[in-house]
Amino acid sequence: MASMADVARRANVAVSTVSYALNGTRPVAKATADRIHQAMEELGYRPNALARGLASRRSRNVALIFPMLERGLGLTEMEFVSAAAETAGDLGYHLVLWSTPLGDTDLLTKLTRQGLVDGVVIMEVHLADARIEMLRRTGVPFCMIGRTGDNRDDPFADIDFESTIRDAVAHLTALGHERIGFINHSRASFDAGYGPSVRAARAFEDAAGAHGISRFCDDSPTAGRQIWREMNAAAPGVTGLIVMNERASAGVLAAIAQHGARVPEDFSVLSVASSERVAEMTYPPLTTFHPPAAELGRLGVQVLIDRLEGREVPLVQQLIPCRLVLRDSTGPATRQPGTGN
Amino acid sequence: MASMADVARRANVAVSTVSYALNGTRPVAKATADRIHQAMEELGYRPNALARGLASRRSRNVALIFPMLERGLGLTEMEFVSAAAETAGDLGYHLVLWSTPLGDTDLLTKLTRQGLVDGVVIMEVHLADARIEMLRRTGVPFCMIGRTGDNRDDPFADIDFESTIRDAVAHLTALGHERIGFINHSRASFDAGYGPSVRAARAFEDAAGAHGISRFCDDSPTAGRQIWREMNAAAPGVTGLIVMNERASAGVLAAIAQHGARVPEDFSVLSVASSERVAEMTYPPLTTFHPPAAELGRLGVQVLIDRLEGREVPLVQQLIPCRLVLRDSTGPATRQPGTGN
DNA sequence: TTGAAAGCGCTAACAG
DNA sequence: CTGTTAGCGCTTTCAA
Repeated sequence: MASMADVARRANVAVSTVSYALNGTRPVAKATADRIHQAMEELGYRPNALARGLASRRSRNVALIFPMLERGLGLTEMEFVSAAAETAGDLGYHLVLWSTPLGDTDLLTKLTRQGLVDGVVIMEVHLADARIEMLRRTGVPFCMIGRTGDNRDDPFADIDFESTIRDAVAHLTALGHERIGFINHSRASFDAGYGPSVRAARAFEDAAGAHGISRFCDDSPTAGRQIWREMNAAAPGVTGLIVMNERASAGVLAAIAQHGARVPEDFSVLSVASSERVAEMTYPPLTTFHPPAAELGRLGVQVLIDRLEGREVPLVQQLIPCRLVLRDSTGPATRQPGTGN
Repeated sequence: MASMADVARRANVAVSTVSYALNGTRPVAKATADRIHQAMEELGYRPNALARGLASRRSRNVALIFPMLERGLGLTEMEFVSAAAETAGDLGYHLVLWSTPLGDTDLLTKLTRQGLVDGVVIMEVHLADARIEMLRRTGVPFCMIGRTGDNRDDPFADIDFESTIRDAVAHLTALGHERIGFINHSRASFDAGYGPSVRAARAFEDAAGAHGISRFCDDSPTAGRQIWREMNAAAPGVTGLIVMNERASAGVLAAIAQHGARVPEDFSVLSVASSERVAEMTYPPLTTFHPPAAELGRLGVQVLIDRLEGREVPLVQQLIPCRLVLRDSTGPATRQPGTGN
């Protein structure tokens, strides 16, 4: 593997000149630069990332801290990770994946102290998140996907659950649904302070008020089925459903079918924050507010790297709403004679 | 950040002794080692990954080369990536994600020459894969997920499509289905030499022979719907379907329903290599041969790291079959009076 | 059982 | 505009 010394020798210059030519850290005469670049070309030279990082104290690596969940990762997360990796690459960085248990601050501390990465993008942030406190304390540059409860001056990108839930309620209300049910993630996730669960629950209460009824639900079709039955028994007037639980949504649809009712004629089911590819698998395909997974991934690493490069950037704390895609699971609350729907 | 010199000073030894104590590269007196470890503890010392890598010429990083596909990545890939990251961590390595366009050998060459990683795990290997040739040529240690056509002495882990498809055909045959349809990925993927498409097609031909009818299909519900209609028209006797195309499977189910037929009473649909979480979303939930995604991820990095550590390991070329999970989309070919099915 | 010292390949003063 | 040189924090001979 050709080194900088090889290039310098071949171009008849000092290694430092090669370095300067390579990084543009200092002006280099056109002729010299040309010779250097040619030499690099001929040798197939690529700077050694480790040496460069060691000498400059900047590894140009960033880590993506991504949680080991019992729940498992979904397609949304996959999209997110892809976008993050791609963006890092585009900006000349490498993305390393740190799979850590959610509560394991010690492991995270160990990892960050190794000097392998300049900063981290951290997923699945909870309202009270010990990992964030640790990052603040140790001064590791970071960008959150999600955000803590004590909204301080740290950069984040998150889904705008408030507006999304509001829009979801409005969508169903506009279709004439007067009582609206909300099916959230598990109670455990809510109690653990999982941002989406907590924020969506509050937002639903604000938006639907007395017209709303809300339930927690484990992330599985079976749980979805049970919860719908229970909710339908408790509040038979509910014809519009907002389901923020991808796996449960299939169960909800199944329970409605088993009940002898139809979607969307009798019940409308609106899925929130579930991926396109899952929404199109159900019968009927789910009308959905899609999460901006790729945008979040891109933004997260972009914001982090901006900070690392010391650019004078304003603090980014961005909320992105989910985008509505109409499919076949929502419709008017009561059949309108003559419309055929 | 404490360095090795700090530790050495505090423990009254030479830096080299600290290094030896840390890595066990040379025996160190118990008392000395204790002092050193205590000093490390007190300083919160963590060896600098970059320096270590530079000096030892072993970064202890491995890359996962994962493709940017138009098709998009699925849940199977997500499981795979998770498992790979976790395994790498367990073995004291870091996993770097390289998102590269499938054909871009140049980019890959550049990346591997940076000396950031000791080896790579490479996904989505095609029968004739320029990237593999490049890795062989440049001597970069690697492990494939999938395999090339010219099966040489390179390590790989792959799904055993041959046995899986055979088992799938057998499953339907045992249920009394006499004519069996196979819905593959797109023709383009087959023509491009995408391993799964090609191997499964061959395997189906071998297993089903004249009883089988096979079709390519783009990865979308819409395409699935069309293909089923076309196939049903061309071969009305087909009652058993094998679908190796996750996204198309929803379309197949929808087309059957629209046709006024039922699953599994009239048609059996057996999904191959699709993830659990997608299989449970459809109506009815799909009986599926699940891909061993996590095993492949784990195995891929394990095998690679074994090689990197120079362990005397036999060449690993492992085929893992998909595992059958019965759900509700397959059943006997004709209703048996009295069985209630 | 331990130490001293020469690098690993690069960056960034400092000096001209 | 360019060169010299002292590190970055570690590993690994070589020597004791």
